[in-house]
Amino acid sequence: MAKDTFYITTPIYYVNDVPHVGHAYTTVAADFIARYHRLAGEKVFFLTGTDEHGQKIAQAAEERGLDPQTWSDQMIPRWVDVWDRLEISYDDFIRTTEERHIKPVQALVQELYDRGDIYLDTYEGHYCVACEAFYQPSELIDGLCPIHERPVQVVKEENYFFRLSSYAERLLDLYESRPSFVRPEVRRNEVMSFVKGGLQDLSISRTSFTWGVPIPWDPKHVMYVWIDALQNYITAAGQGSDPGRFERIWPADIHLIGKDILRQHAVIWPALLMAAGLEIPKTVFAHGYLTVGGKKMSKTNLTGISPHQLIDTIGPDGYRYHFLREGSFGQDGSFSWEAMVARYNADLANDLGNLVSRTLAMTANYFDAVVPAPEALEDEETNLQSAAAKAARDMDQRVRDLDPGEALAAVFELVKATNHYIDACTPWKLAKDPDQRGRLATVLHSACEAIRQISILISPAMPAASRRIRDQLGLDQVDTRALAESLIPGESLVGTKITKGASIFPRVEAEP
RNA sequence: CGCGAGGUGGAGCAGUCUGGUAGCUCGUCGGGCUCAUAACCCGAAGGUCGUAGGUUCAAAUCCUACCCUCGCAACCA
Repeated sequence: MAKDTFYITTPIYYVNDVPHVGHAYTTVAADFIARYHRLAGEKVFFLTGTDEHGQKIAQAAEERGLDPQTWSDQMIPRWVDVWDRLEISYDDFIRTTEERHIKPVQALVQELYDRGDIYLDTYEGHYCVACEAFYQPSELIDGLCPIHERPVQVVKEENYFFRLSSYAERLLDLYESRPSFVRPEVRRNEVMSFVKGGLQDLSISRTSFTWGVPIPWDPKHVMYVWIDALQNYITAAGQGSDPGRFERIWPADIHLIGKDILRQHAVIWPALLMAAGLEIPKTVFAHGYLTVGGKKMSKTNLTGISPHQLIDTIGPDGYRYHFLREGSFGQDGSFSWEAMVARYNADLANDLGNLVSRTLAMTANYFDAVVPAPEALEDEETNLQSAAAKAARDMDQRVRDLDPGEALAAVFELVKATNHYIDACTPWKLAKDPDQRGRLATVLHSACEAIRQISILISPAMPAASRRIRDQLGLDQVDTRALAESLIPGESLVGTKITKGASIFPRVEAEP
């Protein structure tokens, strides 16, 4: 059985805290790409989930007098609620505390141990009790903890190590021979120079706490969270439990991540897979950060705003649109409330929402709310149809190039072209002349047809708006038939009864 | 000399690899239209592309130095 499924993942999120805008940024982008591929008729497996092991989780739980599992269980709804509100269409949601994850992870690590890729050694580090963290000697200030300015303890701990260093050559070969393994290019360069700088073996176990996956042959050790967490991508795909399914899904087409976890995904992860004799994912794409006032989002500024607050103001589709459209996906982009509202009003309320509104209003007024049949097509109609075909082509290319912003820009070229078309054809004037009845029918039909095509193209980005527009046009919902097929006017609008409902995108005047 | 990213009209960005009219969105100004969500359409102004040198017939784009901003500095996702 060969691979036949487009497989895209988000990171699994650490449940020591609630989701913030940055998490939703990654997840919305992944959802957009997944939805587009489904629209194009491909089989898709879209995975997200949560990372529930590690010391931080244990601490977060302990502070509230809970055991880690109970704490994690309580956190899950906080995440799922946001994803539901944003209509994240994940096919599976994996939790690293699930049996289906833990068993294969232990089996794989055992296998690496048996092969000699994992060995026991002593780790010695400078530990600050106040920080509960280790420091490199170079980080210490006069031998003191840089934060607390207190003496650090030299702690010795027996750890299991993964022979990461022995994979350096093969990793470099991978980056060289498959330039698209790490994207965008700046990140690839970063990773390559990091690996060229030399790799140390990786400590993969802890004995200082117990909240983790036990090392099977030495259960007083638990796994370093990343060793456990990264494997979610294969355990959810059936590795170690459903070989047939695994073959159809793996390797992943895209691991979508934030640039903060690039090394784990571009260095540790492929090395682990090599050690396990499994295939390497096709692309690890690290997007940039959202910045506020030029600075990385943090607890002190934006993280205080939960996705819910933004969704309350501009709706799930407005939210999705904004983060997909604004900025360059591979690079950092700034977030501001003002820019978000301005973008929403300009693109969604004024351009698209109003386009639907004016077109349906005229159809209602001039043709009793029934889409008329077109008569002779003139240059304007031909041009509009070309614009639609071009929008679909450009969007396809740009989604596959992992550029959601430009993909949406392509769709909004069609929105703009349709507004332009209506202005050029002046249907409100045609309506006053009974001799122009046929021409008026052609114009309104063509405008409705363009909106129908737009409703398909925006559906990966704004599924709810797509549904509302199609409701108003009297059409069924977008199904998963091939995109090219949907764009051809196969689903005829002629004779459908339109319903001018509420505004698709009401203008937002509110201040934060 | 730790590593990396970035400094482009009022704001946010593209363009830099493969030198050759500096592009997009918002904002501003002017005009058009009145079907529509004070929306739509057309046009205009506005930038010595961080600074200083260099290479070149030609540099935002290549080279050198410097200034400024931000992120990361490896067992803590």
